[in-house]
Amino acid sequence: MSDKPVRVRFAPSPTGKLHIGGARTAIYNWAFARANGGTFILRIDDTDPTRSTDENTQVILRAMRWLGLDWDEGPEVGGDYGPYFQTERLDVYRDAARKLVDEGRAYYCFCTPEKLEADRKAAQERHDPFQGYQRTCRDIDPAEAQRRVDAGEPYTIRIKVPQDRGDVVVHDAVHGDVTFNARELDDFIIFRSDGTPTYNFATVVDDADMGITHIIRGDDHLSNTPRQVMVYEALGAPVPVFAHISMILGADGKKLSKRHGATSVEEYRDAGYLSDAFVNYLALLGWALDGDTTIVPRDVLASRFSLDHVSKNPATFDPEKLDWVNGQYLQAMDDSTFSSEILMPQLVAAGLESEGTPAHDSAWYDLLSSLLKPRTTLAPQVVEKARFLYEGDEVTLDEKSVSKNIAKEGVSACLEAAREALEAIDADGWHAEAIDAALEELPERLGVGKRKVFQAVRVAECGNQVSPPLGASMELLGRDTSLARLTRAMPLAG
RNA sequence: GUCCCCAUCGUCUAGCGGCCUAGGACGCCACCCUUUCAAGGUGGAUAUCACGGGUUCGAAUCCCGUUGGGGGCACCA
Repeated sequence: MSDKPVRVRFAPSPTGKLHIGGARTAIYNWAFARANGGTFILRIDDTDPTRSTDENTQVILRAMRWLGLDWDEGPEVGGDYGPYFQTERLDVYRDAARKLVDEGRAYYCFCTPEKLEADRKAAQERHDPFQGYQRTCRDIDPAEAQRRVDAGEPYTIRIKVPQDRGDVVVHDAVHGDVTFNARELDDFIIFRSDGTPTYNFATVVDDADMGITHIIRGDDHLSNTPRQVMVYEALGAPVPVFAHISMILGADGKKLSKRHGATSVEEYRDAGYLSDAFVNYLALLGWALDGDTTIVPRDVLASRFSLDHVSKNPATFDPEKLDWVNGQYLQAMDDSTFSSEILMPQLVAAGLESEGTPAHDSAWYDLLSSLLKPRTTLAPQVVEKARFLYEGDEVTLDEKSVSKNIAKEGVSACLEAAREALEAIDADGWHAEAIDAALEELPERLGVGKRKVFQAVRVAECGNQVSPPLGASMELLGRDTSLARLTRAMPLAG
């Protein structure tokens, strides 16, 4: 490994939203930089003008911020190695390519796409194991080539892979040394005839220029790496350490795509996942702190992440485990945090509360939070669980719950007794403990099962046989509403 | 076709030659707690470590091969 200060980069191309796979790559880069006191750079690889958009760039930046992956250099923060958009660096590539041509490490190629296609077919037909570029223009005299360029003939620029290069060894922090034979590498195009650089050239020029020491990226680039090594060598730049991480698969073992549901980071944000939980889950998809830890907070990730615990296997994305991790982070919040960051925004979004003017005092929301928190794995779930508190005297009664718990023989007497017991509590004493205490003695007094009494009251109060704890729910409803709901349910009782 | 990568419970993984009759987590089941649902606690089922050969006193761990997945071989990134 390099002893230079670590500099890593995440270089998405703005041809779409930030996907789960890209997000994990970004997380690993960020965590690696943080854990090594290095620099995390964000670069936008927008050399494909037809598919790149400013809007996508904005979406990616927003997703990065939501993930909490702060970059030290890049868009909006600047840095000494800018610009950080490839489209603003065209001169850099042009100069680099020209230098390579001048040094004889690259050359002009005048082959038409049609000729290349024909060559490829011919190679295929004669079962030539080498089906790449046939090096037609490699030996054109440089002066002659320059003349044709000056005359306006269309050309591309190709890298000149040294004939005697032998094995190209890629040093990969997760795969170890991976050896390729340079003879399998063709003289690939580094500059297109339209005057724009190709990906394999532009990234290397940038990575060399920006002093990137470690390249952490998707597995799909591993086969491209020896090509890129050729460019580093031609440029006379040090070759960085690579770390190729595996892909993320859907439940069917196929590469994650739209068919598997949400794939972009913003969809998860909008669904109500916590940034911390999402980052935690993704970090663990292909990396482990040790054999036991499943909750790895951001700061631990930023101090303990290391490349040698990155898995080589492709990982299947498991939404259920994500939900569990999210629930863990929710449980770890204190009630007032849960109240202000989860509960309130959701209630406002659902139209049950209005922004800035809460219907109750903060103690009320804290109590509600303490009830809902353990029952929540995903923020929006609080809405349906809290809805019954916002329906006044006319709570919506679930039909099945009524028929199973209220429309039964003897329930009438239960509700009657409950009302009586509760009426004895005055407004000042209307608290969960008192309510529970009042209800607690009823079953024995009436000679019926606890379940019968409590479930009947529950349905009357909450509208459903499944609800948060009864006493506390009634405290939240208040004395008047609680009694009114009880009265209202009585005609339904058997 | 060719080159490269990968292979431990359903899933994410621990494991870097003896501690492994393979550990943890999600999910699943049961029990405890309990007025419902959760949360929490306890316990359980699920892996012939893809297969076949080696190397070794000893292999999930090293080597070779096979099979199965994946990726590259573009004037895409």
